[in-house]
Amino acid sequence: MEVPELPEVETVANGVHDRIHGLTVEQVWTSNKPQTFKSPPQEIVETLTGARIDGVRRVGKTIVADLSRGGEKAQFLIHLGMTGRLLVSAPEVPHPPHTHAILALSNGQELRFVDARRFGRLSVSKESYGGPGTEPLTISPDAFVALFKGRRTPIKAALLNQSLLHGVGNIYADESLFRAGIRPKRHAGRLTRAELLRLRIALIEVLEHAISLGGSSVSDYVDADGVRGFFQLEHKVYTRTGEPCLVCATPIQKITVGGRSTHFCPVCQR
DNA sequence: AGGAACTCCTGATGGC
DNA sequence: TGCCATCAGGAGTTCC
Repeated sequence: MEVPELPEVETVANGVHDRIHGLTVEQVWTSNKPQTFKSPPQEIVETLTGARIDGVRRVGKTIVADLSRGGEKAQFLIHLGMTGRLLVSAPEVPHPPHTHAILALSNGQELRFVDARRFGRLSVSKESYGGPGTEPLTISPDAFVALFKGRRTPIKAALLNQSLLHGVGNIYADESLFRAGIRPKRHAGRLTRAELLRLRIALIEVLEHAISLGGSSVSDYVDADGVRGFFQLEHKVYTRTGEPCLVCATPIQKITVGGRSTHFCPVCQR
């Protein structure tokens, strides 16, 4: 799987929701890797144990499990980082390497968090989690334009800034900039209103397209044996360095912007 | 306070 | 074949 961004996280959240909503957490195990746990592991165990999972959804790149226990509400927050996976498995299925949390559920199955690279994070919250920024899929045109006003940072870096829009990562930043015809290094605050409106539409279209591809594979995503497969959006620029642009055949260039590999067409993007 | 650099991690990859 | 260096990247931290 690609590094999980908004569409992938939404697909995982929906798949996990279908499998575990309405179930109760009976027992919780956590690994001893401190970096994985944003809340103290003991607090995670105490909050989850005995709680009913009312539903699972996405906020930004974070998976939110809404919990209730004796009238008390709480949330279990899962950020997949780069390599995090959520698996719903039968207990007899061997634990994959790098398993960091296991929730034993009231239907006898287990929800497992597996993360090789440990950029993922688990936490619990009693406050309602709203995410660091604004949802790109529902932001109004005026609000979108206002986000970038006065910003001297490259538009690519601004797209990756989760406190502005949350959910956009490296792939969809590059892909949306290509579709909008905007160079990644352009200063965010210097883009015209028309360019920003184009970017908003391009971003929404590319995210929704990826979600629709994921939607068709939701039922296969979380499996007793783990991940069976995942959708692959056809990239127009991402990781296509040196290959011909699909519009004008100019070789796709790769540069670094905001510390991240960035791919663009020097002719189609201005 | 905004912006950029640095850091955490390990699997995959490529060179020799 | 095997070893080692390099790369990938989300987001928290630190520094200017």
